[in-house]
Amino acid sequence: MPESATRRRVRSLPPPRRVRRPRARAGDPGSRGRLFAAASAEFARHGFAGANVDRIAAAARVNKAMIYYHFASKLALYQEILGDMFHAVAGRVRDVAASDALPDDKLKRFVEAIADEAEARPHFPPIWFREIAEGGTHLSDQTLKDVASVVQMLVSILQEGVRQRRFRPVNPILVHAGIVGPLLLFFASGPLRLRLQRAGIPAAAAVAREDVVGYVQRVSLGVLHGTL
Amino acid sequence: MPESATRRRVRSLPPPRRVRRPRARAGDPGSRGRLFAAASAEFARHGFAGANVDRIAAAARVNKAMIYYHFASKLALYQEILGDMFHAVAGRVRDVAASDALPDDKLKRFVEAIADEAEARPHFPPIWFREIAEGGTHLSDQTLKDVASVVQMLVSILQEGVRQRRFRPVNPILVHAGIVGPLLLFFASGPLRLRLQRAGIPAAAAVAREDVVGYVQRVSLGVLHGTL
DNA sequence: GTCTATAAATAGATAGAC
DNA sequence: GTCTATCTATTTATAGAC
Repeated sequence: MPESATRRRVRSLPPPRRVRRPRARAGDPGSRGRLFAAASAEFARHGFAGANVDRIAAAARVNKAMIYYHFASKLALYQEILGDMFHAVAGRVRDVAASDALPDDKLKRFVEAIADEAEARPHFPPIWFREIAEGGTHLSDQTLKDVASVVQMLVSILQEGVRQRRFRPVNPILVHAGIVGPLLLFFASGPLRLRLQRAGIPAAAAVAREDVVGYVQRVSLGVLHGTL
Repeated sequence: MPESATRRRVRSLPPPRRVRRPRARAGDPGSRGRLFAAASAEFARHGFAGANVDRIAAAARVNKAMIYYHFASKLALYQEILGDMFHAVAGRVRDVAASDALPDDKLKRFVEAIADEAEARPHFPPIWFREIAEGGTHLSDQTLKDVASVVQMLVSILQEGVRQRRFRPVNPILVHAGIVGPLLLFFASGPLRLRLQRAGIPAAAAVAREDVVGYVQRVSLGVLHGTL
């Protein structure tokens, strides 16, 4: 099993993080950046186990050995991608929660932040879906904290709304599922919806980002306001 | 690449479906049934590419060669599991849509049908998540039709509601995402929510099925009634 | 229907030259 | 930083005896 051998290696060796990387000119991602991008696409399409390092190298137009020059292993590469994603999402969400907007507005922006990140990194939703399916097996401790912080920020937005008597108390996990579930499903299901459209569902692929964002915002605020 | 070799074989050979299988006594699933169950768990946990036929055989307590006695290939086994899942869901949903209940009630039962199936087959949500992430690559034509029919049944329920002036016209894809997204996320995220709970989110794992079903029902009907 | 043994192919990872 | 060549382990799948 190559994966367990990989893990062993990751545990025993500290990651050789270079503080300043060569070739960091703007416009030229360099081999490391190209590998990172190519690997994101590969992991999204095939999952961690199904991803192939040869394909990653080919797509990045670099030699396979470069993967192991820049990253400790296939797993380390994957984990760096996961970490990058959730660090970005957690940062965005933290900013929203820390702003001085009203709870209603914060919730709307929370929804937009998730949608923005999902759109900016098209590989995020499929990868996140798979990671959920796998119980978050590949999440490092730090990344798990970032994931938790996203939920935690939503909790504090809801609490603030309740304190200000603008929100009714609703289980945050439900609100979270009501927001993240539809958003991820929408952004991850593009290719499948296209196939469904061809299979006889007329409007399956004809939904815009704003429709989904608006739907989720209306629905969540409706529940929190007690309109439902 | 073992997968492409597998596909070639599946295309060239017609599936050897036995009309009456030996050992179909109640209570004894037989080697075929045990393999089916073990494979479902394995595919849910590791995905198609990550699934291992040796582990499947071991979990089913049968010899590995039995997999290839009962099924044409790893892919064929996976596709049979996919087909079984969606055939069951499509059947349930079709019954709901064909009943003479009011549109409101049909929608509630639609939500319950999805939740029932997700609960009855715990491996369904993770497998479905992965299949979505992969664009439905492994879905056979027949199974794709079953998937489409689930959406189609929801469309007809919504149309009926509009005709009876009980529902406002809302994009069915949005309603579908608003129902299936949260439900699948909830049922697929059990293990991850447990980890989040340990990582400091108190109530992450403490949500009951009825909470989610009720939440989704309220929210969807709220949108359709125009209360939002 | 079930088992042993093994073929055949692939994948992750590394050594070492440049 | 980059490349060639290769090692090693694993994996799907099958042949063939019982």
